[in-house]
Amino acid sequence: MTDTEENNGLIRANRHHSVGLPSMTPQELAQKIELAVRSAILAETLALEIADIPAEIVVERPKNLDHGDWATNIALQLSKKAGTNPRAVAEVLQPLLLKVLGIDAVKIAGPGFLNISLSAASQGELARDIVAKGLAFGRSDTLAGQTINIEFISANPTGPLHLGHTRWAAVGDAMARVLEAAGAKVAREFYINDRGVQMDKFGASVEAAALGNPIPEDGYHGAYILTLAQEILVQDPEIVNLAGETRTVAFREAAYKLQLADQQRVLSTFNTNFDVWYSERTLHESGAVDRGFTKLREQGHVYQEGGATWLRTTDFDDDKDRVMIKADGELTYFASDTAYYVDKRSRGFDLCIYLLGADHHGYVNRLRAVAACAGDDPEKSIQLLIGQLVKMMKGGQEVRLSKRAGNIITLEDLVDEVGVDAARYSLIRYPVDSPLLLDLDLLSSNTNDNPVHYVQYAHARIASVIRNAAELGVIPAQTSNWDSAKFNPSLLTDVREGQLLGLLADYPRVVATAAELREPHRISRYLEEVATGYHRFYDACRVLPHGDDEITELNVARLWLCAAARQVIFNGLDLLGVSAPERM
RNA sequence: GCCCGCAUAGCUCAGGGGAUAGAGCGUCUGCCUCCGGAGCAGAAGGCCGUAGGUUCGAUUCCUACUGCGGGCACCA
Repeated sequence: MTDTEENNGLIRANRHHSVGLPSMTPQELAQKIELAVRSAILAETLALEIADIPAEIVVERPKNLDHGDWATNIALQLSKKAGTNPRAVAEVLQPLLLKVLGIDAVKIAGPGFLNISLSAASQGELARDIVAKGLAFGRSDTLAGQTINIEFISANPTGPLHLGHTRWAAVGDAMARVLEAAGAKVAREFYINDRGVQMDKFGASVEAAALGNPIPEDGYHGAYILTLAQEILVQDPEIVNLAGETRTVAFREAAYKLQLADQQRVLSTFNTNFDVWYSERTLHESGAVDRGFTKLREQGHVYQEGGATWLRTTDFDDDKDRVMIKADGELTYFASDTAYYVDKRSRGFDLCIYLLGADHHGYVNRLRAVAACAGDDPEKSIQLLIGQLVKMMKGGQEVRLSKRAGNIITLEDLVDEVGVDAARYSLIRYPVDSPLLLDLDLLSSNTNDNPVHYVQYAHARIASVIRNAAELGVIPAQTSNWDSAKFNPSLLTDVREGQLLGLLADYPRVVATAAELREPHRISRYLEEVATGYHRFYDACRVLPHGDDEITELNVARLWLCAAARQVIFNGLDLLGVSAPERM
């Protein structure tokens, strides 16, 4: 505390140095604030009803260091209903909050913010909690009871996965992990478009390549087609002796199997694993399409016109009705989409999330309409997220060509350039609704302009400190063997220590918010802040004893803080599917 | 034409109605006899696209406009 703060009228309670204070997370602080408001209302020092208290009391990390550990705008929210100005409300709450054990100081600032500083002991207790909870720290039950299907990538099995797929591979998988961390039950699903004319063109292309014929104009021309053809010939040399249509189908099916297996292999190396691979063919073969039609007919939104069967999606905000069965009797792709949605719901999912590329934004209204036509509330049962394009830059030029696939860039091209961790991290780091330009020169560099290295480096640096501590005999190597009784959190009084603890305390809220908003990029941005917070702490606060110096309680307390920071970085990177190396 | 998204520092981008709008890069200045310098501290750099509206308060929400990207099917 500085003299300036004293002069500004800061009121400060007695310091609490004793060990054993309750920890004070922002959630707990919010509860204390609510209690203070309640008691003020009961004491009639605030002219309000209990019902006027907001459902959620906002407790935030102030941007400015001078504003204490936590800030709340509760006085600004209540002042109107209380018929007074915000500062007056704050003045009522200030002394009540000061009585709370663990709150060290409460300052009224600006238009009526309450800036709260915690005692070192109470704030430092958090390190003990984090170490004890381990991997569970940050997990919550905010989405408990929800069963969510998240469908992403869903590429045709007619070629390698490209950059757009790759964005979803990283973001979709991270989103699934984040939703699980918030307590939801999640299935990751990949819809295989293994039906229709694209498959036939694919088969014909591979067949032509195998026979040494020119590939059809409207076929697939990537180098991988020839590779597939050669593999098939090795597997089954007799295939060329088949005749006509039979041979084309045989090539198509063999190529399909190989290409799908390749997609699965590539995704697995990319740390993205699906619970369900759902084939469009099985959708038709299992009768799911008929069941879907039946469901929609029951709801009364199906009609015949011009020899075709239509779904009246205009009943629910679509631009035009959509054909399900064409006049020639063929099913449309849209028919599969409707059946697939109905099928997902019948498999018990409360919510179906679709991650789609920007070129599919026209699907949003019609798929929401499908949900409505099936009798569901689209607001609850379906959510469509649109992701913008990804481009790569190298040497100041856009990368357009791929060795494997001609003029599309593949997932493997990106991984070859920068590795799995950097690829995943950089794809997840940005909100999906803005176009993304990846600079490969930056991502493959080992400098701090490469965010994934910055975060991983912080983790490795902490791991190193703890290794060294174990070697010096300060503390056991495994945190599970640490003696909690020897941790005195009240010693963590440095500004940097308080800052770092405050950041760590925010982690559960960051995860819950990322889950609620379906925005995993918040995790990475947060981790970068934690890394900065750690580096600042490390720079200012010596953790280990020098040379032959005696081991102090402060050394031990700082190691607890290190372990807590390491745990949070580890947990956060885990949600992104990015490794947390012990050494780099 | 209609629909969706975007517009914030020289560049790439964060910012869920709150305080003096942030980070990295780039430019400039400092910090290693000591735990990982892949780090830290500091400086410079902004009518938050334009104009209205809602609000005690708008970069944030709404409307219009301008500019950029994407999309319109009895294709898959």
